[in-house]
Amino acid sequence: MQGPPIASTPELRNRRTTSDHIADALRAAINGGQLEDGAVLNQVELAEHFGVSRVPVREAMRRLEAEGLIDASAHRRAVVRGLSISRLSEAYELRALLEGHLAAAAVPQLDKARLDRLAAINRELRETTDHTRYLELNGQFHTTLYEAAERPLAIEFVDTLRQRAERYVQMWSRGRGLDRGRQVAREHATIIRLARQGDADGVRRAVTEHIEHTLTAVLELHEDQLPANGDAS
Amino acid sequence: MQGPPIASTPELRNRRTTSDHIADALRAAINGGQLEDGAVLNQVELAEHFGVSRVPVREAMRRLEAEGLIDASAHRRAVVRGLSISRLSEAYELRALLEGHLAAAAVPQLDKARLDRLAAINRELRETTDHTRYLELNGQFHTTLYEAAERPLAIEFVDTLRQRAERYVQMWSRGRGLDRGRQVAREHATIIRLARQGDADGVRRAVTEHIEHTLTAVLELHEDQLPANGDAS
DNA sequence: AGCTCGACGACTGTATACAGTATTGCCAAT
DNA sequence: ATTGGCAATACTGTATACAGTCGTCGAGCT
Repeated sequence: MQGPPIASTPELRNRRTTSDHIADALRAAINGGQLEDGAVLNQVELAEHFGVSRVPVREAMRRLEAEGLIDASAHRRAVVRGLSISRLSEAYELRALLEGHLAAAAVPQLDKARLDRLAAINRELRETTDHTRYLELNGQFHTTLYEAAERPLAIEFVDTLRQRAERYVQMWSRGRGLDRGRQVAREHATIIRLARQGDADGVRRAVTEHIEHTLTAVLELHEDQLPANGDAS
Repeated sequence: MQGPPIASTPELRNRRTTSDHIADALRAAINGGQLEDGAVLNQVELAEHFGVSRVPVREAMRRLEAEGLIDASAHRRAVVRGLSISRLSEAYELRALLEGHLAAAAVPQLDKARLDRLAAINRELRETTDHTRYLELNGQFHTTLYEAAERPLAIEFVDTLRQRAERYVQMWSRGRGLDRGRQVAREHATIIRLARQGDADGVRRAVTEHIEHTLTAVLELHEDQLPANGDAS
């Protein structure tokens, strides 16, 4: 009744299906800006573009809908769902809350090995000038920190929130990048230092502030381009 | 270019589709316990049961999957995803965090009318002996409280969490109910009192504790029946 | 007996076909 | 010129048909 001694490899067991690929492609297109806010998703068009039938396209769209990336009401064309300023702010407010919680919960579990890994990631992050690599390292830092907390639900939610806001961050980090990049590395360093001291509450505060700073930076860039409220039909 | 001054009525614009109904029915079945944890969802069977083809069934399942109610990997039968003790606990931990946040944010917006409405709901909740009505009123209380906070994302997340835990609460409240019902009403009353005083941080603490108490009560009932960890394949 | 292997059956994934609804564009009426 | 109505069209929702994958069960072997 026990599982095999060999670690299961879910990658092999989860052979991906067409609709998985399409969902990924659409997510990437939305986050990368190829599909702008309000862009119309035409099922036939997409099906032809991917060279498949409408069925997997529709299933992919259902997921994006559930993830909050698109709006789709019955018999109407689905559109990419943009974030208003107030919603973007709320997303970051929640991230600050949840990621602070996660980080604080992680502190007691952070052994030296993991802390060193965090420091290494942050060193490379400070040096890099490549936009894509920067985003990757930033993601790694937070992921490494949070996974120690062993809170799968919270991590899932944070991922969803990052997902929704990602395109705005991409635009931002493509634009300015470096100065804020240094600042990010400094804040990460503070987090690591407090974590080494075992100061869970200090870490919570530092992470919360870190995220709030990111919001400020992102907002500066988008202020004039985004609608203020979230009630836009 | 501005929207019309007349409030849009999304109910009319969102005529429901078959797959919407099926998604609802499945959710209800899962939460009501007709579909137990680990139950297998057979597409053909469900399609026949609802008298439709497999297509809308599949689309409904994609949503439930995204909502975390079922597990579905490629080419395999989907199963109802149960919550282990640790996941149930985490769900409540997050609810405590998020609902505390929401309640605190709501306090400055709570005018007398709304506070009175909360009090009225709580009065009826204290008196009722009907299990279904109790759940309804309890939901109304929290919804009324949180909607004043104007935080749609947070509310969406809390709803998701409640969704996932609902079946366990149903089992609980069907079982014992009354004594805990009184206790719930008392805690609600405390929240209302603190809100009237404008004590946002007090409200946050009260709500957090309120939710933690609920977890304790639910856990007492399920302790022996649920798996301890969440790694079950 | 226990094990391997292969064929069958059951089920999921995708394509195509059909039905129903919303949107667009045009024309007439004011 | 603007509005209202109506038809053609384009698109979404659902059904049916086909293709591919996985699990199971039994035959044959060790």
